[in-house]
This record gives sequence, C-alpha cells and structure tokens, in this order.
Amino acid sequence: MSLTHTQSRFNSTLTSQCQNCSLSALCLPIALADEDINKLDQIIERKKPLKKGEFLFRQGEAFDSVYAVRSGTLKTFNITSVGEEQITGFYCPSELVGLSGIDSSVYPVSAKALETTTVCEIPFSHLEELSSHIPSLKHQIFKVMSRKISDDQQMMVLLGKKNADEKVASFLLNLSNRFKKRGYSASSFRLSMSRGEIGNYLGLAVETVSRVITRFQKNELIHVDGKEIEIIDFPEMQKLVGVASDCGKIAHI
Amino acid sequence: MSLTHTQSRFNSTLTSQCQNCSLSALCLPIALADEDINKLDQIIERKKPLKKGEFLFRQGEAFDSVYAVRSGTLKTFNITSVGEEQITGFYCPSELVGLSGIDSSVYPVSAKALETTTVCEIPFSHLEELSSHIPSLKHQIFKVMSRKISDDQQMMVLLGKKNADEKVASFLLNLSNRFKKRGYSASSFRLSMSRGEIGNYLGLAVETVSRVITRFQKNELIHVDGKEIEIIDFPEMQKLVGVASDCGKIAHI
DNA sequence: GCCATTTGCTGACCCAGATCAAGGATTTCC
DNA sequence: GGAAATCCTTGATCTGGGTCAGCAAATGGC
Repeated sequence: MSLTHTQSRFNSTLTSQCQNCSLSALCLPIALADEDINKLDQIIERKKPLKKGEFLFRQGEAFDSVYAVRSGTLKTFNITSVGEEQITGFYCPSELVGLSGIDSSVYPVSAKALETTTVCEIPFSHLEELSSHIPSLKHQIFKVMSRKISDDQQMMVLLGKKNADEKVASFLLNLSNRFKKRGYSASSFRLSMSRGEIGNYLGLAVETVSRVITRFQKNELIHVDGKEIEIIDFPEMQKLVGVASDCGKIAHI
Repeated sequence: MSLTHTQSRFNSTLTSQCQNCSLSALCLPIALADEDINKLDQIIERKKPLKKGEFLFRQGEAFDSVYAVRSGTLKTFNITSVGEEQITGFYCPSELVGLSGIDSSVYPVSAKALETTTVCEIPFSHLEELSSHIPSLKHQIFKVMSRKISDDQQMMVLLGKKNADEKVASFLLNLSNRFKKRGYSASSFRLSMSRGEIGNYLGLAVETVSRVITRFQKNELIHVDGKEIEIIDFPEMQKLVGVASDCGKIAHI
C-alpha cells in the first residue's frame, strides 16, 4: 500500500491516481465515468506519511478537508474537561475522516496516527463544488455520511446496552468486517491500537479488556499473540454480539 | 404550532409554506432566495398528524423521505434480537428524522410519535435533485448530516464515560438547549418521554433515572412535577456535565 | 364512576466491572 | 545494547447501578 503511494507521489503522471488506487472501490464506491474520476483525482492531494503519534488535525482547528486513509490507522478523540482523551473512532484504509467538521467549520475532534499512516487530503470546498457537477458523487457523499450516522447509532447501542464480553466481541467482529471489505483476512489481523485505547473506545477499563481477551482465548473463541488476533469461532462470537448483527442484517435486506 | 399547521394545510395558498413556517430558520437555516424557498416548498408534503404511539416509518421499510418535525416529539429505535427496543434518539420540532436511511435505502430504525405529532415529508430524491440546482441547499444538507455525526459522537462519550448523574444532567441540558434554540424556555419544559424511555436512551434502569431526578430535586438543581421540569441551578448542572459542555464550546468557537 | 393498566417512586440486595496494586513483557530511544 | 518508559496481565477488593419487590399515583377504556 505504501509502495503504491510512494510511486504515485514521486512519478510525474499526476492524472487518474484514484483510478489506479486499490482503494478506489471502497473510498468512494461509485460508478464514476473516467473523466469524472480524473476531475476528482485532480482535487486530491496525496500527503506525506504521518508517523505514529502525529496529528492529522486537532480539535478546534479550522475545517477545510476530509481525508481518506490510504494505509495505516488513525484514531479520532476529544479531550475532556479533566484532560483525558475519549476516543470516538478508529479509521482503517479507505475510510473517510473529518466529516464531522462540516457543520461547525472546525474539527470537533482530533485525529492522530496509531502507526505510520498515509492519507489523501480532499479539500471539502472543492469536493462540494465538484459534487454539483457530478450527481453520483454528491449522492455518494450523502451515502457515506448517512452510513456514518447509522454506524454511530449502532455504537450507541453497544455502549448503552452491552456488557464487557459483548462489547469486545462486537469490536473484534467489526474490525474483521472492515478488513474483509478491503480484501484482507477477516479471521486474522493485527490490532494497531493498544488495549488501553480499546478500553477507552468501548467504555471499559484496560484490565477488563485484557481479562475478556484472555478469557476468549481460553474458551477458544480467538487466538491472541500480543497485537495479532485470530478469530477462531465466528459463530460463537456472533452469538455473543447478538443485537448488532441482527440490526446489521435488517439494515441490508 | 399545530394551529399554524392546520391553517397551512387547509387553506389553498400552497406556495411558500416554508417561508411562513416558524421553524424555517431552524429546519434548514439558510439564506435561500425566495424563489428557492418556493421550489423547496413545492416538494414538501405536509402530512396529517400522527397520534401518540403511531409509527412514522418502521425499521426495514424502504427509505424514500426524510421528515422535519413541525410539532410534537418522535423517538427512533431499534428492536434488538431479544425483542426489546433500544432508543437511538428523540426528535423535537424543526429537527430532521430519517437521514440514516440514505445509505442502505431502508430505514435502519423505526420512528414513533411520543405524543400527537405533525411532520413535513421531504421526498429525498426530490431534495437531492433540487440540491443540485441550489448549492446552498446542498451545503445545508451536508451541514445537517455533519452536525448529526458530531452530536452522536457526543452521545457516545456520554454513554461510554459518564455516570448516572452526568448522563441525566446532560440529557436535561441537551433538551434545554434544543428548546431554547427554537424559542421556548430553556429553563422550564415538559418531558414528552417516560422515565423508562429516558433510561433506555441513556443506558440506565428506570429506577436509576427516577432516583437521580429525585436527588437533583432534593439538592435544588431542578424542580420536578411529573413530566414538567424546571432547571433551577444551571451552573451546577453544567458542572456535572463537564465534558460535553466543553466540547460544545470548542465546537462553536 | 370504576376497575385495569401503565407509570413513577423507594427500599433491600447483589453483581459486573472499576479501582488498586504489583510483576512481567515490549517498545522506545539514547 | 541497555535503561526507561510504556503496555499487558493477573489478583484482591470495592462500589455504582442493576434487579427485584411493593406500593402510590396517573391514565385510559367501558
């Protein structure tokens, strides 16, 4: 992935990068005509990689772009009044970060790299302007935002109603689905976030996350080696999740 | 409010209802030219009132419209695998319901009236088509959706990190703000949802909601009479909320 | 008006998960 | 390569809020 990026960045053919990008089908999965893809491509800026811990943008900064993750992982978070961070999301390749900034024209969250991460910057004013001329692009933006709204509502259900086991199982299956969608293994992947960050995101203490993961391993639902996760017993994990998987099914009928 | 509605529905001047609607500044608070407002107005259908308990739409139904609440209150909810409902939001006048249906083209939640409620139906395909010709309308839709995303993320923080007191205080102040914005009293209002629905929404047992509200009253933070709420000590309530109010401030700098 | 149902309040008890503590494993960075 | 910092795990203990139960007060149907 980062190789692809490096190539695109340093050779001189600046047209149709989106077309060649392995993520194009996911980033904005639409049937755009070639010429439209070129137009979209021209407004996108490929930025140099962020190192682990670097900020993509900070809470309170002026909003001007959304970003598509090309490789690596980001987290978004708020800083609370007592100075602790509250993680609101993790972003994998092909996912869009920054959509929540459109309303107030500042980013309401900060975004930080969990590992070396490359992104495409999409200046929102250009995207909006371009969407006026490409109805399918506009529709796609509506869809992406709508999807984010219903995903976040699933997350609200998780936080409000689920116990620790259900939360961790949901989290792992959610990641699994996202990896699967972008062509990676659904059963075996690497957690780029720490146990502490998982707990923060799920509303659990680090210790609880650790205990649940250990127990899942004991019960042979998953196999764990540090940050490497392998999901062994999908049916059992899905049974644990219950609620969310059903809602997911209904949502895709 | 319902008087205004009745008038608009039964007299014959069908133009520029949006213009006259007392909610127009909130529903889509934009500087639309008069002719644009007329265009918008023409695609909007004012539906007959929903009685308490009636559905506006059901989870799994084909998505075709978003709805602006004119009077009354709605709740949206999922039905979980074990048949219990999980409330994902309450909608007051001027707020838009149904945006989460755009992505999957079915509504991922159900919407039900908590009291007699009137709505304007806005067929989404028309709205989208119209937005192609009115850039400020398109921008406005992006803003409304973006706002929803950041609001939901605040809700995630609430559910994940806050204790019962903070949850209830946040809930009451959130309602207060929404009433204030639409010109009603920020300190004195009526809860159209039951204690059970509040608990469901906040991830608390009914009993806890009841106990917290009683305690707030004892400590003279609020005054309660059944469903009537008066917020007496705003500073103290805001201190309880902590996190969210700060984020709110940052978001509006 | 009267009974049935729903909604709200409060007390007693209990448990899932937080907190505290402490040791081992990784990663980071001179 | 080694010290420091961070991260992960496990055990012991504590507690906020869930659950159960009982009663009072609204609300609604006939």
